[in-house]
Amino acid sequence: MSDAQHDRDAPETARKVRTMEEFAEVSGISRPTVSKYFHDPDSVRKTTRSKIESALEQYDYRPNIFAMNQNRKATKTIGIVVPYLADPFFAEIVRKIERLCIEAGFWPIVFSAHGERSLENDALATLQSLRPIGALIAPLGRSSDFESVQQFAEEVPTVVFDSNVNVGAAFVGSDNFQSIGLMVDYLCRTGEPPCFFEMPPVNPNANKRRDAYRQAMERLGHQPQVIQVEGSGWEFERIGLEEGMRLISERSLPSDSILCSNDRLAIGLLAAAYQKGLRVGHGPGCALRIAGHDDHPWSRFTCPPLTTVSQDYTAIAERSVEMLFELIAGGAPPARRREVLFDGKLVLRASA
Amino acid sequence: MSDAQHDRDAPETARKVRTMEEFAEVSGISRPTVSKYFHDPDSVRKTTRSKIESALEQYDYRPNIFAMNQNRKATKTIGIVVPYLADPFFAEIVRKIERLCIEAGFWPIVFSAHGERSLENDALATLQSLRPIGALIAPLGRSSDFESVQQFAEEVPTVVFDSNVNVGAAFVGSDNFQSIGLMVDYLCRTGEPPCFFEMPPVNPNANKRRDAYRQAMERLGHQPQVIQVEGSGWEFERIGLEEGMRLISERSLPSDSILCSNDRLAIGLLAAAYQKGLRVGHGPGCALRIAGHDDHPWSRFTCPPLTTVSQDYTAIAERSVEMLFELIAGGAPPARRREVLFDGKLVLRASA
DNA sequence: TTTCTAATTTTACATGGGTCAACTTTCTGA
DNA sequence: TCAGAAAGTTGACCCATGTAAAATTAGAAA
Repeated sequence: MSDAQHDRDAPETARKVRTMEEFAEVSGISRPTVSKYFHDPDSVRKTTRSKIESALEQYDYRPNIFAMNQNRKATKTIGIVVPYLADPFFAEIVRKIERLCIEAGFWPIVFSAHGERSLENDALATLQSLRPIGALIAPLGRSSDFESVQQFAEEVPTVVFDSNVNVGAAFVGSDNFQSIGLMVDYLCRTGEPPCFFEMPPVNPNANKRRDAYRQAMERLGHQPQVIQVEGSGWEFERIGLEEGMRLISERSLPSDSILCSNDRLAIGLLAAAYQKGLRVGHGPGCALRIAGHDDHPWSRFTCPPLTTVSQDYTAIAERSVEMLFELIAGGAPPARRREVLFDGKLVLRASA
Repeated sequence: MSDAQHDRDAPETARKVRTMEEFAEVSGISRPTVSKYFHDPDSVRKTTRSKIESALEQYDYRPNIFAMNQNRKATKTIGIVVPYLADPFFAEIVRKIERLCIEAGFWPIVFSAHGERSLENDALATLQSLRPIGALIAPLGRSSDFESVQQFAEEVPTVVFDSNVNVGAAFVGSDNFQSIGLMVDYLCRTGEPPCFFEMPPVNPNANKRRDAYRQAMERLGHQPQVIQVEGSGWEFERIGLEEGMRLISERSLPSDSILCSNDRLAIGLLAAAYQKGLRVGHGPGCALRIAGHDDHPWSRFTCPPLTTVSQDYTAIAERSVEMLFELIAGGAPPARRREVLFDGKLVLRASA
């Protein structure tokens, strides 16, 4: 008793608290209750909670993550897998997702496939052995190992975003048909109907965008013209630049309005136009109009600033996380796969 | 015996192997030896190894990560902490570091502070409770909670890169004095001596670069002129654009040659110049020369392409990892803190 | 073969909490 | 003031693997 009293008055701050057992002792609470507290601070009585929290300030104890997860039926881990973290679209969206997970008391952990199938597989395997309570994944798409992704999604509650492979309990992404339609409309109304500039598709979005372009052009009574340049990998800007230089030199662009499959390709093409001395924009004296898709973080800093159609990053991140939480809370996956598509918004800047 | 024989001939592939115990049984090896195998496949006899590996093919068992780390003195985890993962410099360097760690049989795990002190602290705390065998961290710098970083580095073998706060067993980064000197030399030799464009420094690099600029200018007998614009956060391009627009409007740039503290600021400034109708470059008819620092992945796609000085991403990544491995192997940290600085190389493009 | 050594097996205990059941204490509200 | 409910305590067992010591065995050299 007097010992306890003494401890409260002059805590031995030097003493290191390593285990929950020890921490329970110094805070005067039993270990199971302390365990309960760390699982959910609201599940214990207020007085108990404050006792624990004041002890926490003095001893800065943190439960051992491995021991915690070892035996829990559901961990607090949420896996996030993206195809390419150096792409600012994914960097941004991951940032938002991470924050939302942390706020909800989960522990997000990020993996990037770095554009490679084998690394995507590794990431999924590693993640799976972490026994996450759920996962948010943006698959590589075309180069994904479909079986691996499928198998993963069967084991862990999964929301797929960005790239819609038919896997997992839900998908959240952009409505490419709407957004491309919007842009094609705009470009046709304000100048020459656009051609479509793309590289070999890396994922379903790329395919959908091309199809959406064709469809929109036909709807408006124009002849679609798709230019598919060569190139692979994730260095889209380089492909846009190099192939753009070639096309301009050869004068083989079928229209002076060019709709690019994505902003990064457009950024490369803008650079090509600049280097070839072609003025880009919608004003008089401009030789080319260039538009993109995504509203990448950089696209407002290009020369000229890029006209594009925005993907709603925030909405995609929030809705994805929301659906994952529903999935986690609901227990069983919903009867049929849900798909949420967000509309894009036209972002008019100087390039088209 | 006959049972074992039977198993070898017709393995029950359907049967799920969940624990090492079960796996040891089906592979005909004792559990401790299997454990040893997973710790280091070369530590067991060749015949044993092949037995395990053939069993592995049939049952695809993976040891439970949590249980593995729970009891190991040294985990295989290597923590990577960066200030801002949406910055392509860090995205790239993380990519390289991750790969090197994986190849060496470690398990890299990435955290981003997203530019915020509290998140950096969280990341360090979380990482620490993962008991990593080592860590590679690029601190926020000015907004880092120095004590947290210090305390972290005392507990886990740490190599600091990019931003040199005086913590950890080693530092790997760029020699800002060399690289800025190089650029100032070049700019002075080929045109008007540059002014220096910066924002309030976020880390030691920013300070060193300004000082290096001053020193280089004085060495060459010119008057240094530093323009520090306002702005905070990590949206460097926006700051460069907005403040650039203002400076150009006010005609308050003291020189037509501008050396920016980093490429991202330069990219914003380039956009400002473009929007103000100022031609940037070193040729005739150009009103402004703009140079950056870092050779960011985007800087070759700006209009005009950005003259800059490269940081050797590969060298920094490799050397950091190498030093961490030495640190891990060596046991005790070296007597005195080691610092490795790489030289920058001039990257001449069209902007200056 | 014999012998020696390195590898493996056995056995047993450690790790740091999760979780459960049976009680006991504290709080609430009438 | 007192009953019932809510929360906390105790004690015990579980999880999946690490690790160490002692006993055994396989492989290689002599």
